[in-house]
Amino acid sequence: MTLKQLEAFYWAATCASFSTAAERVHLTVSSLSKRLVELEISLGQPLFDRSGHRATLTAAGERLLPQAVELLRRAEQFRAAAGVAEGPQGSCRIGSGELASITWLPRWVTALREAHPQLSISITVDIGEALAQRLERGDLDAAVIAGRTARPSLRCTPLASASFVWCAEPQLARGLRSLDAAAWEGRTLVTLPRGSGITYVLDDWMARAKAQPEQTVSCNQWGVVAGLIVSGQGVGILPTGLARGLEHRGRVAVLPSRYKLRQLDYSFHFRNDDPRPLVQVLQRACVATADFGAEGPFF
Amino acid sequence: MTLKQLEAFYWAATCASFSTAAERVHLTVSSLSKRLVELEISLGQPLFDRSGHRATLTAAGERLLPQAVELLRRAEQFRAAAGVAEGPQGSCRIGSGELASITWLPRWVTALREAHPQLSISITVDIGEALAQRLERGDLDAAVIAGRTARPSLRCTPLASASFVWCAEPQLARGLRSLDAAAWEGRTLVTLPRGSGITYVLDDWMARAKAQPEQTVSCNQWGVVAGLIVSGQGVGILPTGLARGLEHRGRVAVLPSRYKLRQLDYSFHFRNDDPRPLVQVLQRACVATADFGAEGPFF
DNA sequence: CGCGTTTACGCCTCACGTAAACATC
DNA sequence: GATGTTTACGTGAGGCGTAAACGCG
Repeated sequence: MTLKQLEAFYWAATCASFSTAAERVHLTVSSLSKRLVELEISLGQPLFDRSGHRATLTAAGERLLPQAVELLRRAEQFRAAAGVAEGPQGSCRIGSGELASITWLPRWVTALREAHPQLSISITVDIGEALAQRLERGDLDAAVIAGRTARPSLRCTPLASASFVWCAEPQLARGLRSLDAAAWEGRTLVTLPRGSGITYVLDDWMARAKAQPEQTVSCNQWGVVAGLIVSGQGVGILPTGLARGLEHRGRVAVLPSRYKLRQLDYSFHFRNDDPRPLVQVLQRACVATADFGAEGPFF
Repeated sequence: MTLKQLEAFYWAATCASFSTAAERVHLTVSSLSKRLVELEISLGQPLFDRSGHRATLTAAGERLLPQAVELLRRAEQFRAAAGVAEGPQGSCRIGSGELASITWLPRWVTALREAHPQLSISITVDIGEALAQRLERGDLDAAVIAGRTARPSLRCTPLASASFVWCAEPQLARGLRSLDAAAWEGRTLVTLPRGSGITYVLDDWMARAKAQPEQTVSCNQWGVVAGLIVSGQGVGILPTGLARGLEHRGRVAVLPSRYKLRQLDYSFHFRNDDPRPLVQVLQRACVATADFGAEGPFF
């Protein structure tokens, strides 16, 4: 039994497939498979059930996984205690919601690269639900997602909050003193698709205002959403910073409402039991740079 | 960093020399040395100071050793949880005080061999102090020693108690109604050398009786002590079982005394932090068979 | 037939032991 | 010189990747 075998066990058990796990441990699928078989032989019993299309954990595997994680965690502690200057090398995969991606994601990446020049970084921008799923599958190492995950296999720590305001093209906003349920009659909502973090904010407002927009246009990019609002397609939510910038240039009007839009709390998400110091590194850089502030997007 | 390297680290750090440690991990000294260097390289700092004649732990090594032990312990727990039927193979070295060696040591060895036929066993019989020292140096895996060790690097669990009686050759005993301080005038004490467990019993009795034998004859074997007593050389302590047997055959007389001889509690001794399941195996067999009972020696 | 996993095989590194060298007491 | 540790070097096993085969959906 070796630590490498246990690492392979952990990733193979928690990733969507052996191929994903193989990437994590920098091995080919073939070698990973063999490494797992070696472990099973040394333990005297199978950890995976290979009868189906994809390998699943046996009862024994299920039972031993948390203990393997504990052991790997100890090993990392030991390495840390030895002061191993582990410049995490290789590649990491981070995910980000779109709003974060157009505000402070560049700062995150900059901090990360400054601290660890060896690290090659691959970024996935998507809506929160998709990112969470990719984290679970093992496709991502960490992600910035709005809200706090309910998935037991993931953990998160709070980062920063984004605030939003209702906006419309100035011409279209002229007839709107304040936004309420009645205002939606004949008007179109411009927003992001379901599953994105803004959904929480929107649902909350709609519930309190007892409103129901007749028509909806959605796009998974804030830039496009802003563009649609600016071009008078409808009324929509924009991040405060972005809205102020557009308002300053006379492109949109910010609409008051007796119902306040909730803040959206972003959190750093990562796998519950990921024993790699890499995760700490990612988190540190992320926490240090996360701030929606009042600023608009960098573009 | 591998588990094997950490094992090597543990043994090299806690044994008297690399050669002793090398035997423990079934390696040549040369290979052990290289394995340790590999670990030091992977940790980025030396664990041993080789400037002197013998390698000693550096400050870093001292600091990391307990953590390495903890890690190894976890690894063993994991193996155990996986139900690895580790028939401990190879050899083990056990130590035993002489009294245990002539009473139930054979039963211990029998139980051990029955449970683990693969195990080759090497036995060292010596006085307690010597055994404790050999345990510390890494020359022994476990030992049965009278009393409880004060050495912090060793641990022990109670086994069984031996009781003793004063004896003398019947002719010589005729003038002795009861043994007290006065009785020692002109008489010789026959006993085991200092450092053996019986020392505690003897010192205790002498202190309470305020006695001081004029002359002492000692030998490190109970059989010889008994022989000396039988041949009228002096008065001495014998294990109850042995004494009753000799009394039954009219070879000695048991001497009463108003001061009771203390029992001698034997304990199973082993290295504090030895992570090997072997130790548990040895202990189980030992506890199951340890019993001075009323029986005499097997010979 | 696609996807996920294992087997076959050649390659090369790594870890071992023997033997000699080195260092300390 | 005895003891303890490291270096040099030849050898063999183990772990890797490529490529092909297998098996389930």
